[in-house]
Amino acid sequence: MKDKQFSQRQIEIMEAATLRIDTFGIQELTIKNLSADLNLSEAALYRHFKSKNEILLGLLTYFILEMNGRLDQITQDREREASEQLKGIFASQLSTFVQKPAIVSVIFSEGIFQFNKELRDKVSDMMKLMQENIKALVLKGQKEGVFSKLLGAEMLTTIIMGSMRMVVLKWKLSGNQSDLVKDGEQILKGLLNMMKK
Amino acid sequence: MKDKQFSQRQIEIMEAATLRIDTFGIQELTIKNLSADLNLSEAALYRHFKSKNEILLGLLTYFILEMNGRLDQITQDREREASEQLKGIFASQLSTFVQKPAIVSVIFSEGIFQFNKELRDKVSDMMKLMQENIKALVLKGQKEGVFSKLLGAEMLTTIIMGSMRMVVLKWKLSGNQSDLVKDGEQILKGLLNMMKK
DNA sequence: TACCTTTGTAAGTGAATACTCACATACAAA
DNA sequence: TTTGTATGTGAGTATTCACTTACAAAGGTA
Repeated sequence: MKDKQFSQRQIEIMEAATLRIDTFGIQELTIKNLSADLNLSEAALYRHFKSKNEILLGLLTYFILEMNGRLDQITQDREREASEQLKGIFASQLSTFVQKPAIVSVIFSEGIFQFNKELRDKVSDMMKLMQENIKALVLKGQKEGVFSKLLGAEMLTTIIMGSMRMVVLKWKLSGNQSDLVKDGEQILKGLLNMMKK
Repeated sequence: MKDKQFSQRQIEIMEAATLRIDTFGIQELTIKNLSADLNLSEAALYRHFKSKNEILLGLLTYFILEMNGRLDQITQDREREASEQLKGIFASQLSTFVQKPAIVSVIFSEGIFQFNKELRDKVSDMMKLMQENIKALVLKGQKEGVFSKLLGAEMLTTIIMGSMRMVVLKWKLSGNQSDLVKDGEQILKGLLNMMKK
């Protein structure tokens, strides 16, 4: 991964963009609105990002970097049991979503970026990253004899990721009113129970 | 539900819109493009729909109506075992997706409609409809003693729906190359195994 | 014939979009 | 003092958007 370095101004801009997406939705993220939020001219934004897409791309890059760090920290602790690590991953991921709902709007808007290969790939990469981490833990759990081998790791991963995405979707549809972290915890606990050997 | 009646022209327009969304993404669904697809003037579209939103709304209404019919036929056969009915529902739903892949792009783009209340509600209604049907079957299975009561029906429903959505998402990401019906069947079979009492 | 309804079109509208351009200002290094 | 650079701006650009208006042809019905 490239060692992206963001200037202070760039970070300010990305934060304003995040706030705007949180508050009004991604369709309200326009150069005009964003520059007004920052008390800047529209042209000024182009001193810091060469396009609007670059702003969104920066946002995603920023999030992926941070997510990577969180995931690594959890998966590298090889002493912990696989199920505990899975719980850790989702607790960490879901509470990040609660703190920064904007990123969810971006991740779940893949359709919007259908036309932009860079953005689409970025989102797709993020999903793959998460998927690989989970699959590795499922395999580990099966090897340790904690998870049943009745279902293949691939299939279990699909079920786990699908269930978690569903919880996030429900949270979004509730207008971020439901308790995402708690709901996710419960579903995962249920899943792990079903997967027990 | 309102007894919507669509004219032949309206159906043609909705089908062209569906095809366009599937092929190029929703951002390429513009009045200009759509009318060109149909070899009509832009103004002509307004003879049949009073706004662009009405076209999308019509599309969803049309699909929901058809889906409702399919679901009812399966759920009304009370003799069948719950797990068989669940299999029936997904076999029916997924093979509809394979036959009309375009509709998937529309109903799976809930993020896209976040800015329009009517459209968002329509998609949300459709999900609720599916959810209620599944939950009823899960409850039935639990009552009949076929499914474990270890997890609540609500939670199991979330898991089932999430898993199936994930299978569809993977199918889409594969460029509709994977065998959606078969993959869905296998996942559901796995889930039902885990749910067995 | 006369009239109505349906379905169409050519030619617009204002508003919004991302982005550019020539030019200004502040400040620091040589 | 001179020069370079980073950061800003006002006033544009071209293009796209959903939608409207005025008018006409076709076909049925009186």
